[in-house]
Amino acid sequence: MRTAKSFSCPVEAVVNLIGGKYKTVILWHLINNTLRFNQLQKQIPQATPKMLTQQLRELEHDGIVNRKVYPVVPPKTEYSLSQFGLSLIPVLDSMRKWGVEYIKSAGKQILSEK
Amino acid sequence: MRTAKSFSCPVEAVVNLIGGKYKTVILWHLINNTLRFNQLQKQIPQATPKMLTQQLRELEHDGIVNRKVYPVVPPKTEYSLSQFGLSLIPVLDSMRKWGVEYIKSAGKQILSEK
DNA sequence: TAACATACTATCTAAAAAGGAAGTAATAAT
DNA sequence: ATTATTACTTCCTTTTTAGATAGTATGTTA
Repeated sequence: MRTAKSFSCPVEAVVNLIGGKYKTVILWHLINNTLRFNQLQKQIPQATPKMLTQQLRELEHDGIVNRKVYPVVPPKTEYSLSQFGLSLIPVLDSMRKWGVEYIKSAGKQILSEK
Repeated sequence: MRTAKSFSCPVEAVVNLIGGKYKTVILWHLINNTLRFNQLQKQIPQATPKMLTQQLRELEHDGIVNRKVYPVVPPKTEYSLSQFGLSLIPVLDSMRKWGVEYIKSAGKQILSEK
């Protein structure tokens, strides 16, 4: 797991760890679910396998997700939140709440735009 | 203010709006404070004026911060959170809480690394 | 023997984000 | 006339991030 850089402010730390393009979405899907690579791919089709692998590796490297490889053929790999990853749930949740409201009001706004 | 894209998941919306390198930090400093450009610069010295301006303009464009220009010489510009920006406080706050814990435990970790 | 499944990896290109250094505008004070 | 102040803007370069496409490994099944 990476050691912390010094941040000028605590919120920076979060952006640093989960600010990647697909990271929050990946984490979102892993709350309450252990998923295989191709299940994640189906849930997040806009991410290419390369991107998905890359983001997952970074999350793993940062100790946020667990990656469990089964030595079988065809391959089987399971991703889940680590203990540390679980600690991010409140953050993800407050983001979700805000996002839901935002999407709601953005919808209204589009309707009210003439 | 930008209209919402469609997001595959609500948390994405947040990252989209405040995922920029210095945005959360800027917002953090603007909670409870109206600040002038050079005050922000002093608080966030790692951001060049160009970056600071850019991020502030995006935040303004997204309706998150207010920018008030006084037509005086030398110039005076004040930045503050808008109503919409205020709605992000719970998110910023959960990030802060997590960040504080993270920094704490990262410190411990560094100590325990032999 | 060939095709299939799964989880990637590799390579190359393109686009986006960030960094650095210098410059501008307007007026007031010296 | 020169300098100072403040909030930028411009231009150019470098770095980072992302995308597209194709390929690999390995047993299992048809």
